Amino acid sequence: MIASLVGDPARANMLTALMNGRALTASELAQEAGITPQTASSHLSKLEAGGLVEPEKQGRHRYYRLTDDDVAGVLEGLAGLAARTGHMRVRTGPKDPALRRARICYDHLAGDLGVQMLDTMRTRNLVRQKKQDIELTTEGERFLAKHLQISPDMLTHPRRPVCKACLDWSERRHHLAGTLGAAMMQRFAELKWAARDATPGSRVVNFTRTGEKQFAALFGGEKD
Amino acid sequence: MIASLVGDPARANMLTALMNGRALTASELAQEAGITPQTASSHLSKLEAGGLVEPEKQGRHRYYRLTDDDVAGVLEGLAGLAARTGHMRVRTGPKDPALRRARICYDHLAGDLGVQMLDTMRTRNLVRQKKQDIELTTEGERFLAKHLQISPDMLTHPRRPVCKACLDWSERRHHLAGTLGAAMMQRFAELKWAARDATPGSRVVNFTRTGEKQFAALFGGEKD
DNA sequence: TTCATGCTTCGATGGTAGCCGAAGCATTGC
DNA sequence: GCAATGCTTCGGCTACCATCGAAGCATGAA
Repeated sequence: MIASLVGDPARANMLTALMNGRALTASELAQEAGITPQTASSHLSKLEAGGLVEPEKQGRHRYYRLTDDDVAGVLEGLAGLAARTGHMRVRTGPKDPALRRARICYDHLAGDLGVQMLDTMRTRNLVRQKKQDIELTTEGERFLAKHLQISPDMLTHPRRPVCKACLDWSERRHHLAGTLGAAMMQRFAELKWAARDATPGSRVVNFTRTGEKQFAALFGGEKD
Repeated sequence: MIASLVGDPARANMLTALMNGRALTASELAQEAGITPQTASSHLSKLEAGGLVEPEKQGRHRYYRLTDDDVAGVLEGLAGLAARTGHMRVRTGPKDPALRRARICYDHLAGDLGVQMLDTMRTRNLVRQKKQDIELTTEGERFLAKHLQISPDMLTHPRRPVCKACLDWSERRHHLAGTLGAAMMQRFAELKWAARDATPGSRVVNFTRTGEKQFAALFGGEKD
């Protein structure tokens, strides 16, 4: 069972340390989890067998990273559930401030800016949210076409919903997933408003100066 | 840690059994997980403390359901990860089809048709439901008098409520109980729309051809 | 070659948590 | 009233698994 892998405190600490997308050596992960290298080795081989992490040999070192964004997404979901029941473990979220601000969750925008975006879209009636279900309003369609050149027919997919609420790891509130969430993130990249961090495997999303300005103009709150 | 809750095989089996959105009793979940009721009780209290499931008391039974869609979503994600590394599990299917369709619950109609009836009554504003409490609207009173010759004064009882939501055994959704539920079932029998199965001890309710038609005319959905 | 570093495997230990039998409440039915 | 059913609590037993020390492989540097 996958969940039992994540359930162990030592392994959970390791996985949390890997949540920023960077690869860490076995020793570093051991220290991160507060255990000896031989114990860490045992854990890491189990995580690898479960498909949660992938090793990369480099000289005498073995670097481990999360397998892909799906794994990160599930971990994020678990952290979200843990957070809302106050059942969380030591770490309350990413300590990296850049990661808290904006990051990739599967293929859409998460973090402070992701939550803020959905908030604004909701208050401006671009979407209507009922629990986990979100639907795009006609006002929202007009908005997307006008400002982001996104039309509804670009968003249809046989198995995936257009809009979906996704629990945010660091903010503990919902951000926007689904084909729309993915399309908007892609558009931000195309417009050179933002780009995934160059560091291999990093989930950080860096906004450019002008990108941040444009984003704030569309989705910024009253503050700032 | 939330993940460790899901990680235990017995608890994972329980949660998987709840994934269809229906509620199950503690004993049923015990059987589903292949453990004794006292062990299941321990597991369920932990799941409840972790905010993964919510109980609903009904008579001697305790029905458990997943807290909300966020929980189900995370479980889906975990199952997805498990599936791609080949750690799948199996699902269970329904049993007696006749019993699922229509049966007696105490003295009122249960099963697929019972749930359907309450659904329709709710959407047509014949009743208003708030959680477990149901109240008859004036529209509902008119409807009952016109189509089933049931008047409100037939329904008063010192200890029993007129309307009550009763969790359905097979559908795991609410059907209508209380003196109204009983009166309607009785009326169906008097009109020869339906009758309890002749088999001694059987709880199956058989609808006649015309009875099914009349019932569908009053409470049928769009389909059929 | 020889040594040092990084990681893994082996073996033994101990704490934790799942498990069940028996008894205790609560609700319903007679 | 009493019995039956459903669920919980309590106490003890057992099995599993995380943990670490020590030894075994690798790789890289001298």
